[in-house]
Parts: sequence; structure tokens; C-alpha cells
Amino acid sequence: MKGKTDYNEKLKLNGLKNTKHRIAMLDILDNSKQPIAAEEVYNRLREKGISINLSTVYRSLDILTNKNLVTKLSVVDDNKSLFEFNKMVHNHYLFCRGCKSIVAVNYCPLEAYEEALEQETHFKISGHKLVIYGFCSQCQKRSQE
Amino acid sequence: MKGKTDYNEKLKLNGLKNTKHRIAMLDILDNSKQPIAAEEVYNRLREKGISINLSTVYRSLDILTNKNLVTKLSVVDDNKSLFEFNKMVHNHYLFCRGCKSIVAVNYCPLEAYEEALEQETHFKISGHKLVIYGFCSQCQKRSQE
DNA sequence: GTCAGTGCAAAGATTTTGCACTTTG
DNA sequence: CAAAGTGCAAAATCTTTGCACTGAC
Repeated sequence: MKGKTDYNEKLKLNGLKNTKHRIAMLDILDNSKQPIAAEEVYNRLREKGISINLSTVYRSLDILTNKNLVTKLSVVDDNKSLFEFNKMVHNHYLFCRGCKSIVAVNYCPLEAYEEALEQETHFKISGHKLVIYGFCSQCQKRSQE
Repeated sequence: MKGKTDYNEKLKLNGLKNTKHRIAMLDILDNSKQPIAAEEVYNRLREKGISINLSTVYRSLDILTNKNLVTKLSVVDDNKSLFEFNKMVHNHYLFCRGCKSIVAVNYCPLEAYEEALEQETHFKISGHKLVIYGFCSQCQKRSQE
């Protein structure tokens, strides 16, 4: 468990004020096993006893995303944006079409690929999002029964 | 330019009726250089002089997606779903954060990666979506001026 | 004639915005 | 105190749904 001071500093470094809302949001995202939607962030704040408005959650997530403290992600099959703490560790996702759970995967095979693409297309590549779809082992079992 | 008969057959093969709406939709998607949103499909239908309702567009896109004639895609920075004709050629996308244009890229470096992942995670992988973000050469020039 | 497909209007879901008030630095 | 952050209500945007009508096979 990380100290609140860390979040405190991250905010300061990015020219943002230290409000209990934002610290709690970073804490929630940092300790979430999966990327979560704005409304889920909102619910978890409430569970922690923090009263906040949903529009504030959206606004803050937007700002945190722009400052790169948080990463925004979207998944087909689900018309909403998901957010996660930017751990500065590049990773990807396995999305289970059955139970809709998301698992992060660390290894990324795309670096060489991106270099080749830059040369070929003259794009200046800034990043990528990879989501892999399938069925987790539990959902496979379930469907066999 | 493909004959309408092709779309005709694709629909029939999937147990769908041949309506001018759907044939025109497949034609539009097939000849679009980029994945497009439902509303854009709707607009292009109108331009062709085909009167249709937006909800019908959504419903049909949904059905065509389920039948795998069409592929659904989502891009961060844009809270709507995009659709494209399923050319049965596996590809990926370069998304320009500047002009929001999308370019398809044919080569896919992920096959070996997926096999390794299946073994490691016991997921049954059914596919993936990869979007690479950056700035196209025109937008790079523009920002230097 | 039957069932899939469609139009229309209405509702649902997610996200954004304007404005007045509050809090942080 | 100034600027950033927030709450609230309202709107904007995207998508889905119920029901009655139409068209394909």
C-alpha cells in the first residue's frame, strides 16, 4: 500500500491542487486490479465515505488522463471508457467475453513493429492500445457444462 | 467495384434478407477507406438517396457485426463505435491524434505472442484489437509551423 | 402469409457544460 | 485573494427499445 504522500507529490508535480477527492481517486485506481469506468470510481469513492459528484469524477479523470497520471482505455462490447492508474509499466489486456473481466499482461511484442511502421508510414508513433479478446478458463469450463 | 450480387450472397448465406438498405450499407463500408461511425453510415446512405432511419442503421450494424460481415472497433479519444467491412484480411490501425484519420496496416506481429499467452494464462483467445496512436506526417508538419 | 426488417418516438446510458459556490496554495 | 476544484442541474451525444407497419421470400 502506497502512502498518500506519493499521490500528493504526483499532483503537485503536475500543477494540480491536492484535494482529498483526487488523492482518493488515484488511490482507488492504483489499487484496482482492473481498469474501471468512471461510474465505478464514483461508487468506490462513495463506499469510502467520500461524497462526490459524478461530473467531478469525469472532470478529474479527464485531467489526470491529460497529465498522464491515468490511462484511458476502451473495449469493444462496452460503450464506456475505462481508466487505470498509469504505473509506467507498459502492458496490455486480456478481455474475457464471458465474464467481462480484464487481466493485464506485461510483455509487449510491439517495439520493433512500431519502428518499422514509423519508417514505412512516416507516422510519429506515440503509443498503442492492444486488447486481446477471448474466454478465460472459468468461462470455458462454464460453457462446457 | 464489387457487384451487388456479392453482398446479396453474403446476406443470404447468413440467413439475412436482402434489403436495399443492407446491400447499400455493405457497399458503403466495403468502399470506405476508414472505419466509420454509425452516423456516418447513415449520412452516406442519405447522400445516395436512400431514406433510412438511424435506429435501423444501428440495428443492422449490430446484426452484421454478429454475423461477422462487419467488424466493430473503438478508439480512445472518441466515444463512439466505428464499423468496417470485414475483408477477412486481418489488419490493424494507425490513428492520428491530430486529424483523427485512421489508416489500416496489414502486417500483424501477434500470432506467436497469442500462442504464448494462451499457454501462460489458459485463456482461449478469439482475436485482438490493436490501435497505434500517433501523428501523421501532415499533422507533424502542421505543428511545426 | 409469415417472419424479418423498418420507422418513429421515446427512453437509456454515458459524458459534457455553465454557473455559482468552495477550497487550496 | 486568485485560481483551481466542485456540486448541481441541465443538456449533449451515442445507442437501444417497444410497437405498429412494411416488405422479402
